Amino acid sequence: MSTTARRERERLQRRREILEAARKLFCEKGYAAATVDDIAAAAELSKGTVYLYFRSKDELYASVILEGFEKLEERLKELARSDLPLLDKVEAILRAFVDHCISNPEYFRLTQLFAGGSVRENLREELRRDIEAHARDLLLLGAEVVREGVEEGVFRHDLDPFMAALIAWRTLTGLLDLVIFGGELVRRKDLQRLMGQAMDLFMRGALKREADGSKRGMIKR
Amino acid sequence: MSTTARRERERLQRRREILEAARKLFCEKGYAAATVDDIAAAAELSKGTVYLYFRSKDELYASVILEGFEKLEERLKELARSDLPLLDKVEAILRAFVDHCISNPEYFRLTQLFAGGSVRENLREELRRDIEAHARDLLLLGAEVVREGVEEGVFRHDLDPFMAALIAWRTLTGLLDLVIFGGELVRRKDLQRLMGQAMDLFMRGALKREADGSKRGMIKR
Amino acid sequence: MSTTARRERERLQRRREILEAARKLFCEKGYAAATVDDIAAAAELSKGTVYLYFRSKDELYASVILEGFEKLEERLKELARSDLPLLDKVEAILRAFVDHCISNPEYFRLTQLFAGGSVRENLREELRRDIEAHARDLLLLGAEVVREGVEEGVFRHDLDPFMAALIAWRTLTGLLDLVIFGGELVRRKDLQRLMGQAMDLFMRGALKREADGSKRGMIKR
Amino acid sequence: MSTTARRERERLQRRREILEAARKLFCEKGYAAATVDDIAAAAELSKGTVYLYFRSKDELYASVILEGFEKLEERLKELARSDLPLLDKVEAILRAFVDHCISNPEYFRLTQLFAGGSVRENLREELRRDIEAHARDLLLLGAEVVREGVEEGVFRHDLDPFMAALIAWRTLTGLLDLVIFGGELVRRKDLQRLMGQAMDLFMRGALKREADGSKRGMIKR
DNA sequence: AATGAATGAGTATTCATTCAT
DNA sequence: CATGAATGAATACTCATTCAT
Repeated sequence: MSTTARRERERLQRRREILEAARKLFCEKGYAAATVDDIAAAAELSKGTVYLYFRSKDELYASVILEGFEKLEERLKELARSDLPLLDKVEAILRAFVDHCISNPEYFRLTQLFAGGSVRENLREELRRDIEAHARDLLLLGAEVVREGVEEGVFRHDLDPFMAALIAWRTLTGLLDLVIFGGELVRRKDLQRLMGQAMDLFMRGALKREADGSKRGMIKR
Repeated sequence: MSTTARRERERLQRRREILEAARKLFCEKGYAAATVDDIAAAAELSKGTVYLYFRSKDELYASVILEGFEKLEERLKELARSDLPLLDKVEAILRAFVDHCISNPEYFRLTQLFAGGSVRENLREELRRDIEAHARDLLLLGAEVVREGVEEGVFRHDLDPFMAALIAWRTLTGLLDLVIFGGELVRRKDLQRLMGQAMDLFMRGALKREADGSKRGMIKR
Repeated sequence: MSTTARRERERLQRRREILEAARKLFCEKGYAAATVDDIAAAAELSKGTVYLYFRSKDELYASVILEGFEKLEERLKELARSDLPLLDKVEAILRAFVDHCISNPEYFRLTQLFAGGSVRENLREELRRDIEAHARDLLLLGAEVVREGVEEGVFRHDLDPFMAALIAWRTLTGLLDLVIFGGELVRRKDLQRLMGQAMDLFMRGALKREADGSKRGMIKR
Repeated sequence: MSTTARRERERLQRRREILEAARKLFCEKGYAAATVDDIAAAAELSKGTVYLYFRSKDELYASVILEGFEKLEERLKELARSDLPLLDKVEAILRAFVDHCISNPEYFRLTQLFAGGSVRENLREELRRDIEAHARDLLLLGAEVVREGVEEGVFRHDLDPFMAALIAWRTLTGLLDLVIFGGELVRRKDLQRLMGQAMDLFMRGALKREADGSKRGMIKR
């Protein structure tokens, strides 16, 4: 029995090691440039072994992305469930998202590559759906919070919650991408101020007039 | 005399044909998947001829992107120089940008790929700088208009014009990318409304309080 | 256990097969004309496999040459260490060198090509040095024997041993090249007589006058 | 009339310009690496024009070599016809040959490449024969002088004149090649001494005993 | 389960040569 | 005569994937 259990543990451990190596290399060198050989070597395994755990390079790639989503989802769900005042909750979620992207630039990078990428097309239908489902879940979580805000009368009632979530999401990732990897347009040190302005702009644009005055300047930097 | 002129014309024509074929294929299949063979075939030329006009696949790719930038830049510069009332001008510019991306989804796609891409690294220094210079010019154009708005007292004076331009740019491209190529999160038919909401959110967030009332609802759809 | 050993043996065997095929083809068709495809086919392996054993075509080429040097070096070292009378030793070494070149015309040809070749420049520094070191070793071996002869008073004391070795080496290879591959200037059947004359001329030119008389005609044919 | 003459002159001039450019580039970069484009550019002509004067790259190459032979042949014939004392004549010829190679390293290099080369095989039969005929003529010239020496009793009567010429030729070219292009085995500054030793060795080896004493040290350096 | 040797299809790039103008 | 645009065959090298051990 314990043998079986150990086996299983080891198996998961191997899988994790491969994912770890893959994440690192995909980020450093991009999807195409990171070879399965590289990844196997980094995981200190043979190439054949990698194929024992993942059916293809694409699948390995997708799995790395999924892992990132899972971590983020957990964090955001907690905040969404919390009973913070709504505006604070929105702000907390936005901040948490930004923080997650900054602290896990590798996952972030990969997800961006996936979004804009040619990899997506080669992916097994099933996996693609899985990834997209995660993305949708996160968006719905955001949309739900906005809806609360509209219902509470904090946000303008002509705001489409889902669209608002989309807008916030893409604004933030777009900017992060620019700063984290974009090189010369924005300097790294301006990151915090830039993200602050972006969140501020979004919140101000979303707020109902009446609620506005008291909230002005809510998001600093 | 006319011989030389005709030669030159034909030469440009060929170049254009290749660019056209390349643009199409890069978009359809992505950078890596579109082979030089494909492009040559699509342009109804031999592969060698392609290399007569472009030094490498990367260079061809970069040239396609540059062409897109040039078209857009012209359009936006006109609007920026116009004497429309400022808010109308901002709106017009945002709209023109969105329209351009929608009407030239291929250029748009390519530019997005370039931004997040591994191609950039293999590019001749010169070409890369050229492309980045165009991107910067467009941003500065946007920043300049925002600055006007701040000076006229239309936009909040705590708004950093360059950052505001960045935010608008990345918000819009992020959303467009999602809709044009993203598949299933957003339906194509919601595109106009989504872009409208995004622009509206941005403008409202940027406006000074006093100017607000009279402008509410300015951007419809 | 035996598995590892067998693996290693097979690995070496493969390597040898490739080297063999490469040697044959490089000689038959020259460096440029022998394609990696050809070599792989001759070794009854896939092209990829060739690259599993050799990093590049150049490296494969260099390895073939090295193999030739190693065989020759061993043979000549033995003779140099032997306690034959000096003149006999010199003659034996010259003869052994000539014989080696004649029996391994392929290695000989390749080495000549390398010497005069553009391949050398593309070679990994390391390999190039390795080959040049072997060539130098062989020359020093020859020079050492000449030095002995000078010290023993058999050769003229104004003879620079290293230069003498160089002269003998280049004379013989030059002639061999001519006969083995040169076509029509010299007929193959005159080879032995030609080499005899060359060695004779060299020895006579090198001898001290006093030792001369008794040695006249030492090298026949 | 004069038109025709001018035409012809210009034609020859063009031809010469191309040969000049080709010689330079073939030497600098080797046969394969020097492209017809390069050569045309260096001659400030279009590629098509090169093909107007030479049927193929190989033919151009062969023509360059022939030109070198022609220059050398003239010089040596003069010496051979002169009425210098025989040993002086031999020495003068050897020296002239060495000098020619040193002063025209480019022709020399090319001829060596041709001798050991894969180019030879692709060459039009006719051209190859032409080149080989020139080489043979030069050798016969050398052999003739040696024969004179044998007849005069200066050289050993068991010396095969043709073989002796071959030996001298290949010895000298082999060493020159080594020094002029070989890099690290011999330093350039030792060239003169090395060539002196080689010629000395050859002459001493060839001399009849009686003539020897008086001639010892004849070739210095 | 793990290995790592073998595969071979796939691709960018070069260049001698031709030919219409 | 001269041009230079067009060709397309040729080739080195890569890498995801398979499979016998």
